[in-house]
Amino acid sequence: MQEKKALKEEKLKQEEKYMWAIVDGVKEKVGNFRVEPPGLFRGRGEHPKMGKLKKRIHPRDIIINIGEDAPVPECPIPGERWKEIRHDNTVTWLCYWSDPINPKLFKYVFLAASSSLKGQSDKEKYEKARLLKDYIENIRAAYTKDFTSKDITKQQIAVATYLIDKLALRAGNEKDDDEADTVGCCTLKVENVTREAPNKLQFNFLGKDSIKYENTVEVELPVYNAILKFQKDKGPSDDLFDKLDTNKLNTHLKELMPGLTAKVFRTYNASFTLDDKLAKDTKDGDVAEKMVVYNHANKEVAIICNHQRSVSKSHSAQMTKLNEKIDELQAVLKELKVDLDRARKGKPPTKSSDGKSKRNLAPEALEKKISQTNAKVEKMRRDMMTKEDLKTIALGTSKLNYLDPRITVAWCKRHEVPIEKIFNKSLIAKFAWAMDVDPDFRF
DNA sequence: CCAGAGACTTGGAAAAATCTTG
DNA sequence: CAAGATTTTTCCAAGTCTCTGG
Repeated sequence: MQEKKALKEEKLKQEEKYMWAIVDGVKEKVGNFRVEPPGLFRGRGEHPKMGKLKKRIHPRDIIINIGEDAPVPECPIPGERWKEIRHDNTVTWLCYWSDPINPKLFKYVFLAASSSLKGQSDKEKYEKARLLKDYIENIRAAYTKDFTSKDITKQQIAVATYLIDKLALRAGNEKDDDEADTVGCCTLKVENVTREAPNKLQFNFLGKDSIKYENTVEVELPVYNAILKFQKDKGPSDDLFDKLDTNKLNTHLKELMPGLTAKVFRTYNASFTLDDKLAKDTKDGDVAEKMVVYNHANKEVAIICNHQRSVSKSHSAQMTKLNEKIDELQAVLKELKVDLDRARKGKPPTKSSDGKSKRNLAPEALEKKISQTNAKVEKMRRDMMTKEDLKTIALGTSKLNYLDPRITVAWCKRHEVPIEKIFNKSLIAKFAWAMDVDPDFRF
């Protein structure tokens, strides 16, 4: 126990010198500063490079970015040296090296999420999403008009934008053959969308991280007809939007709003939904009740964004266990009721199942016990429902990446919910820039 | 335009830390 | 206080999007 703690402190001390960077005179936390150890590459889904050997990274692979007059960090491996030292103040990375699996890609060391640099860009991201509020009406009107455009490129842009707006789909960049075969909006294949007359579309594809997206939605008739047209005379594996790629789409979006790209819709959709749900569903009540409302809104966002997780290995065992516990409590309840009846008649309580005799309790005391046990059973039932309900839904991703923290902070202030109930320590650090928001803030 | 290089955000799984409970 | 459950952190893969040079 003691040794463990000492060991941990020793490790921390060793790493301390790698944990901070001075940026414009301010000491900022560094993100992950370790190179990845050699091993076998584990891609996700059907990755062509699965199991490939990932070779060791050496100092000679690493390019360092540091201030002109700052001392260059000492190379930790004797006899070796860094690949290159750069002084580029137009980028935020502290160093990078080539990805050993795909040399066209790079691995970077950046500042931590809690740094002011990341915080500032996070805030800008949400401000951009908020700006979309002012444009969304026109954007929707514009693409609705183009659902029937005779210019097929325009028509495809309109339908794609609609799907990104309505379903929070990702943009869908082109992928190489040496990557897992997944799609986003612009890369949807004919086979990923099935029409269900008269006006439903059934989506079925593998998205980012090869997570399955399955959703059937009712759409406007012109959209349905446009999809019909885009699918006509094509094979199942042909591109649905053959006149489109993310570049064309984003170029078009930028004409509608400065800085607008496809991913902004996801942020907008997520944050707008949270703000809206919280405003509509928050009632008077204690902190626990308000947290139920928050988590419910959070869940809705996670479903919109299709943030999934695999069911934990022990899930069904845990459910069984909880059920057994409830059964036990039910038995206890039954016995308490019998004893209550007897107590009211002045009789002594029954013997407990193991044969021991119980204390002689007043009816009032038994009543209290019964209501306590009832409450316990109710709580367990609720916990079980929530657990089952959330077994495949990941709430964390949206909290970390899509929900404007100012919505949460302001809501907490308005409803006297301590922020620590919603954000853990690292989220509070990451969202430091949002903590002093006005309680009246709305997304 | 267009492809490729580059830089940054987003993502789920697994490991580690912490909390709960019998 | 240990086992189990839950939460947090770490890990690193996989996206998005910009920029640049031809």
